[in-house]
Amino acid sequence: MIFVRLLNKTRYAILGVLLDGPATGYEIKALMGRSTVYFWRESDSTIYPMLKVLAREGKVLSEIVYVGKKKKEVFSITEMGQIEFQGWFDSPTREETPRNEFLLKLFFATDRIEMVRLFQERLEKVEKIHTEYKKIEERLESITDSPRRTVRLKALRYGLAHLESEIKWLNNEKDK
Amino acid sequence: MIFVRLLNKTRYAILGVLLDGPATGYEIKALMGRSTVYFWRESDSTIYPMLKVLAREGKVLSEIVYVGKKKKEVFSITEMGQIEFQGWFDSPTREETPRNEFLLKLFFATDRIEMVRLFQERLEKVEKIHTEYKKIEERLESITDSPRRTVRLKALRYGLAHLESEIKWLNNEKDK
DNA sequence: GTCTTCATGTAAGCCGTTACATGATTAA
DNA sequence: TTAATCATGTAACGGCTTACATGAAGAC
Repeated sequence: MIFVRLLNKTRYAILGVLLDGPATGYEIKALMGRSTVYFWRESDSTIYPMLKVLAREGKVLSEIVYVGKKKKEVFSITEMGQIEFQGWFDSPTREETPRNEFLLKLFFATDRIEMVRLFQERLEKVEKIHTEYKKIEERLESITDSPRRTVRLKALRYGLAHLESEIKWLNNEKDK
Repeated sequence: MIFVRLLNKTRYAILGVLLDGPATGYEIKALMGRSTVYFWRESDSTIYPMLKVLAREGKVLSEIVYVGKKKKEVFSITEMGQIEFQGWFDSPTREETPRNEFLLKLFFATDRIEMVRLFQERLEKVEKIHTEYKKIEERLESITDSPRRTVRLKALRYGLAHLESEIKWLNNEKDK
């Protein structure tokens, strides 16, 4: 019985971040925490072990750097790593298993009152995220030197368009 | 070290289905496969073991029924089961860990060509789902007797509004 | 001095998917 | 008679989260 699954995509998220330059595990974690976290969340403890695995596989290089007495392990992507990243990037995107608890509850709602309560709860959540996105947009707009600026802004606006359409729909329903 | 996690929501999906009446594991599976599957997918093998667990816990009652020589196990929800369901339904909805591979790729795109390819791929997928939804809508509209008809239609149209907004956005971007 | 941030992990254990298994009935 | 559908599961194993651990440097 052989399982060749490799569903774990943490590696691609890490390799993708390293495309922009060498970083420590901590820096990768921090970057994800303020950028990909809304559409791609990694748990705290996934980054470091995966970096070790990637190093063993030759997809990243590890270098120990001392800042004063403080030891850091800085990782950089290798050619092999770039090839693996590109292989993933170019392959068809597999959908995640859908698991939307809000819609599941909506499906089981029995009357308009329950529905409106669900809409209200959802609206509050979505508006919070929208506010966050707007802040990120401002930050991104003020940057002029990054080569990824345009594409990241586009990705962000894709998310914003979504959220705004949802907010409009929910507000409309709520007041009906 | 005590873990009180109970993140597994399969039980609520099952209890929710049983609210509409008794069913076998197979029927629950089939119903989910043609209704919740777009926003809540259960793997093949989750239903039966969970029904056994729920029976042990007294949340459902099991009854063996013979149809000719064929044996079936029909489950119905108990009062305890209804209380558990309601407890979940009324509690705040916890967001799933975001894992959107399409957005992750978009985040790592380097130029407009890559972006447009991703948009195109996404568009094809979303249009397929939209077609499916439209079929379900037709089916639902033709039913007049179900007490859940109105609420299920609303849930569906929430999804449709989403998809249509996304399709519009993607088409717009593609042609820019 | 103490709190926050930097920096890096391990272990336990639930979660979920895939592969594999079995057998009856019914439609073509 | 063969394929599809009904009907019900088990086993293996990778995936992922949460809790727990450690220690230095810098800010206040």
